[in-house]
Amino acid sequence: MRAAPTILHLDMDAFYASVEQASKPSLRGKAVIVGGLGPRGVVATASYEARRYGVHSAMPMAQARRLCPNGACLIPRFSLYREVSDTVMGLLRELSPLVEPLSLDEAFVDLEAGGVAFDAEAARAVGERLRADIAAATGLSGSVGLAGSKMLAKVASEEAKPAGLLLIDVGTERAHLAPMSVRTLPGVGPATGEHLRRAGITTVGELAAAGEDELIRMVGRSHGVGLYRMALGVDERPVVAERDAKSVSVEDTFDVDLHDRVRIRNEVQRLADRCVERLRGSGHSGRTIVLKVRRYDFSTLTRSETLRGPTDDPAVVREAAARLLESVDTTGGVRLLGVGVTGLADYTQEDLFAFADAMAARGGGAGDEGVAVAPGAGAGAAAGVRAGRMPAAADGAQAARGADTGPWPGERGGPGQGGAVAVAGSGSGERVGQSQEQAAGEAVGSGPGESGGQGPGAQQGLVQGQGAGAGQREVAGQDQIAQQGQGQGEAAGHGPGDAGGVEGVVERRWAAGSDVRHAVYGPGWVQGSGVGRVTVRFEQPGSEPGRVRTFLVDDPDLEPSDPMPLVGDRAVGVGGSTAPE
DNA sequence: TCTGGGGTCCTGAACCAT
DNA sequence: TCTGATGGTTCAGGACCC
Repeated sequence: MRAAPTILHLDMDAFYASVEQASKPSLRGKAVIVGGLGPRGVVATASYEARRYGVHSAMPMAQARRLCPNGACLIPRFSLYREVSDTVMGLLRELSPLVEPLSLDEAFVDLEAGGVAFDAEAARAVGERLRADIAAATGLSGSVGLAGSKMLAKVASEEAKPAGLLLIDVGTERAHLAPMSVRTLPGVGPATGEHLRRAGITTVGELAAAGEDELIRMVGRSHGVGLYRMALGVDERPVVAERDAKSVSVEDTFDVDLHDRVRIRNEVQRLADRCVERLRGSGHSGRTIVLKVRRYDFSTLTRSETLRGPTDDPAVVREAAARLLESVDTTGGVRLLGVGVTGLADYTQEDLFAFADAMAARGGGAGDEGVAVAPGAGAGAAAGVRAGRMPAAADGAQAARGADTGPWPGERGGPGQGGAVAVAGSGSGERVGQSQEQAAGEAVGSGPGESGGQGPGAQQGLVQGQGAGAGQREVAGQDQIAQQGQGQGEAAGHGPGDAGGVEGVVERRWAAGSDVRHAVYGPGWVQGSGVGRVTVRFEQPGSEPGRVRTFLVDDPDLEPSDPMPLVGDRAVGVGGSTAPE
């Protein structure tokens, strides 16, 4: 525990929903619900307006719609959120080299390490300035917690929500925590909370009073010791700027339970391929293959197999996953399948050495900058190194991801990706990567919904657009999301040879919430679509709420487009109006 | 009309080696 | 040679987080 509250925790307020409100003026002040729109979708984030109706994260979307029938339900646009997140993280890194992102909208910052604050007063000033800078740069609001430890800083930011700042003075931690619910503490979820409640422990104060031995008896050694220390307000964990990934996985929940064993096998193969794609994208190989199956009754089982050595070969992962599937009884139906790889190895290292050697042989300095710039210039060498292990298929994805926003904390992934980018440059398929990443969570489909995108008012149109047609449409969902994120028309792009595909009919589809541009009316976003028509609201960040127009889905003047920056040259005053009240 | 996706960490059982 | 203790690894499942 340090002597001053110089650990800062930033938590953006209702992040996804706030970004949507900032980018869509007509949604400001309205209930916005972001999440999966399929029959089994859940809420990722709800705006504060929607929360007033009882909508919250992890709630089934169907329930959220019942509670808040006028809410605008949108699929997540991760590419945009990531852009905004990068901006925010950039501001944090101006404060300190020790920034520990926890997710797109949350991070710890060690202010002492950055030399910007050594006492409470300075820390508070830094926090206030940060909130203002974030508002100016993104138009969004975030809440700041300041304390002498990570746990307390997080507790503080939670209390400060929305749009506030709370500083917990060093020395007051225990008293501050005592009256709070045990569920406040990280690591105490529904199960542990209930466990403790049955033992008569509901507050942190009671937890501390129970004593370490008692807690160990109740929840096990590791958890018990940790809980007791947290109850006393003791948390010595440092802010860590970089953390290595330990596993990579992909999973899909199906709109309808799968029964057909052949179909299940095909899905596992597809997931294995996607998993390897991600694995390679992160510059890793892995040794243990994990198959996850959630059955019709929601019981979940996993099967794993450890190989002799790490692999990033899709065929190997496919075969292992198929073997694991053989040991699973799927009668009754399967609602979710997942394939993951753990025991990750940093295989980019050998490439790095080989690459450095190649550069040295050419007389190029293999210093930091040389490596970083290498992708183009070093194409030959890099491709040579990689060739054996990286068939072209994955490279497009890697290139896309590399170019996209670089979610892989720069330094380590850099050189490895550089090689991949060089290879990809000669290939095709630049678009795949991002959509695959987004494909998570979209059982959406929102299949050509139903009549009438033209209902009165924004929300209603949205709700209508998505309601219909459960059943047969995981593939459609991916295509929509790919389009939306990338701003390229081609709907047929990458429905990976899949059951129930829509080959042949290339009708353009428009996902609710996605960005478009019309040759005459300019930028806007899709409010709903169905029966061959798409309804677009023409507005952009910083503009007044715009008008709605309806077009044929194949109107040549209408094109998907990239999201507009939230705070651009012309965007003014976005910030003030989007801060959740 | 229940309950996403992508992770991390922990625990306990089984097994094997020393 | 047998037995028990110990420790590492693998595997499965659960809890938790955002």
